[in-house]
Amino acid sequence: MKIDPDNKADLSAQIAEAIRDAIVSGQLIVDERLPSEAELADHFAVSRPTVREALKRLAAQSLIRTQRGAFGGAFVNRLSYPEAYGQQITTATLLLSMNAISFDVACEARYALERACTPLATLRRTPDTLATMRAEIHRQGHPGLTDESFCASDVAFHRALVDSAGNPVLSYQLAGAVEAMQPLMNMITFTARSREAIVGFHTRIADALSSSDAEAAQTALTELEAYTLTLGRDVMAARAPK
Amino acid sequence: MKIDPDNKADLSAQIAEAIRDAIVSGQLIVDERLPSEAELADHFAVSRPTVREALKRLAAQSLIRTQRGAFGGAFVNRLSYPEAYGQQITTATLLLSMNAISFDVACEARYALERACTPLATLRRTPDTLATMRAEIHRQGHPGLTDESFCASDVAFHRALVDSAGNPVLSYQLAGAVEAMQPLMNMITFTARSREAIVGFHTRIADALSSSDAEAAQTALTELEAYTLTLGRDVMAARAPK
DNA sequence: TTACATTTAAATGTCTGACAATTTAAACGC
DNA sequence: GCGTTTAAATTGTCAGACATTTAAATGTAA
Repeated sequence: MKIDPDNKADLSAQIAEAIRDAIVSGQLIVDERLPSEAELADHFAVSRPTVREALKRLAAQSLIRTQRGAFGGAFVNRLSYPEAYGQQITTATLLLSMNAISFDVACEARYALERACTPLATLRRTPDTLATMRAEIHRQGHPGLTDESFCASDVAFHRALVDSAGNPVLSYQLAGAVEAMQPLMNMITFTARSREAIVGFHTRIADALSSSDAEAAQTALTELEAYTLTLGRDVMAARAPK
Repeated sequence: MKIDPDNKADLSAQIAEAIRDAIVSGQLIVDERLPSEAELADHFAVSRPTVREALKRLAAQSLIRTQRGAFGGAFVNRLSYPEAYGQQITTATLLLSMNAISFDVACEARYALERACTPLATLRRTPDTLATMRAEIHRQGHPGLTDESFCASDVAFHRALVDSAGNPVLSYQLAGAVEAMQPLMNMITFTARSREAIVGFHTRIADALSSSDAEAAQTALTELEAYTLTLGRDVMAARAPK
């Protein structure tokens, strides 16, 4: 069931992989209890610290959870949407920050994905998601808002747009793309004029969703993308020349 | 720089979080060497096994890599696209398999995301990606292909389609969506007739990309989605009635 | 002087054994 | 029968030791 050849990789990595395979292949099902650390150590013929390192690796990926005490132990964890969101966001954020992704590329990806949602969103938008979008638009019009708060509200607006599509898999996928952009967006200084323009686009998008006009929503999103791109390029241009 | 309050969570989890925060906030930059395990243990006032568990957690997320020997240690890892792909795929696969995502929802998300790529793909498709798509189409026509191989070729075709968009962030995002569908697709039995139909759709998509006809590509994708949906529903209907 | 072999030191990987903390189930007493 | 106590099982943490690996420092010979 779980064996362990004598290759040269870390034992804890090998053991973690063996258990991970057992989980993804369905040999271990959700909420099933793994053998105790002592039993695993015996099974794999290693020491308990080595087993523990393997289990911590799995815990870091939310594949298992541990419980102390009698009849405690490590249990196969049901990967919930919030956990998956979280991993998705941290991975996407690191990928962008560590690989010198240009503003243009990130922006293009984000809006392409959002446009993928709009046809569904026009069909399925609920009063709830529309209200969220309207509320964020209203907040964005407040003059005293810091740039960072404006950005956060922008993210909230776009997440509501994505959630409007009513498809949890899409929401999960796009959470990373939208949130990972935030550090890049935070570098932008939003003038009163640019804020006004963005609020205008947001209003058009919300109106289009209200009236189930998919084409208008697409157009507004595309124009917002172009506008965001000019804002970003201005920032990059101002930072680059040294 | 990294402190540690006296709350009740696992020490190794707290330490891992402290180091992770230092990485994402930029205090620790790519390829920078972390203090040795002994130094970290001293700094956080814990034992070395506890530090090691924390480091293994970070290693499981590809945030650090370790190197043995003198002048070895733990280094901040540049999260590469392949690593990010891998995490994305395992997370998406688990999310789908553990949360009873219906075939319909997964299928809808996948094709919505692929449609997001087509406008860009018609602009940027290269001879290389087109050749890959044609090659996979040709393979799919081979009669001796097992269902599983047919599925794998299907995934390869769609990955080539996504890669045609020439946006690494999009490719990364969609890798999970496309690959995670594979276990669901593997449950489908592809008859000669359904294979012929799918090859027809694929050919239309490749042709549309060749001639830079975005609208035709979108239409073909939408029809392929509808067709895949009927195939999937037949399988589900055949499995459900007990 | 240069090239190669050897030594050495620093670091991670692993083991052993122990104790602390926590939690549940069973035993006990009323 | 019910509340309390005890016991057992399990994870969390620690200390110290040894093995292994790696690269720099050192020594040696051509």
